Amino acid sequence: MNLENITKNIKLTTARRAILEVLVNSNKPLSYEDIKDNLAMDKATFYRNITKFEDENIISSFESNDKKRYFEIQKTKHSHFICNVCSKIECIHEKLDIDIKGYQIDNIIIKGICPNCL
Amino acid sequence: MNLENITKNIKLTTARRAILEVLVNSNKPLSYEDIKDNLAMDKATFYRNITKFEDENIISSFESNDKKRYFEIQKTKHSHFICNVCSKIECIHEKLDIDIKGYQIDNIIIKGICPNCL
DNA sequence: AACTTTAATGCAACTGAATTGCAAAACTAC
DNA sequence: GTAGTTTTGCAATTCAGTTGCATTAAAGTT
Repeated sequence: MNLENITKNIKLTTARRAILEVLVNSNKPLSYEDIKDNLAMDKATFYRNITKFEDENIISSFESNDKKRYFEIQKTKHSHFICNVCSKIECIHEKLDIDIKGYQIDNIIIKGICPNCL
Repeated sequence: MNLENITKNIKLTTARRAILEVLVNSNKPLSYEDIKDNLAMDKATFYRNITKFEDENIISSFESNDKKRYFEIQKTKHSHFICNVCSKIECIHEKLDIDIKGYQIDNIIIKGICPNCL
């Protein structure tokens, strides 16, 4: 995945490149807490850039059970599973057959109990 | 819906009855902000009782786009739709055919754009 | 190159939903 | 009753995320 291609409308600064590289190389959504040690920037810079990325539809995010926002670059469309016991977040790549008349569906978050905790 | 029946394991105090009555009479999930004007109790009491209710599986909750938790009494199993534009939360009563091997599914939250905002 | 304009960053202070400590009040048991 | 437990209210705290503001860096102009 080429960062220049996905940041056509915004400047690819050092800070932005650093955030995107971490997200591109992750196979699951990450919170600020998860990646702050790998980033040299201030959290204000982080969150301001995250907002930019979301405005540009470069990344997507959702809130998990722990009240933190999790960010990811959607390489392929998929859903998310959040375990109510261990709070682990997993990407679900199985195609889910959901269609609700008149609604545009962007993200499906499924909460429940994962195999490990069952 | 009889409140005494759903609070078998805990005392049904005045505060708890007040919270449950509001939730029972609502057809959609509510946040503390939504109902605080209808409740005489302190917010600490509200949240502590909400925690109790969740421990007892009397109510369920999830976080919405506005970072607030929304609470409801699940009378019938259903899913939720959160509009990414207007942030409105709707209950989806259509049966969704989702089954992921090895996972127990408790709640499905669909994010996207509602008919009004499309 | 120097100069102006605009965007991005760092630091500190702030916000607001939710939580916690603690003492007072309300139940329960004996 | 009164001893013990649970619930409540108030105030203070927590913590992810945001905002104000001054500084720095980049882009555009002559």
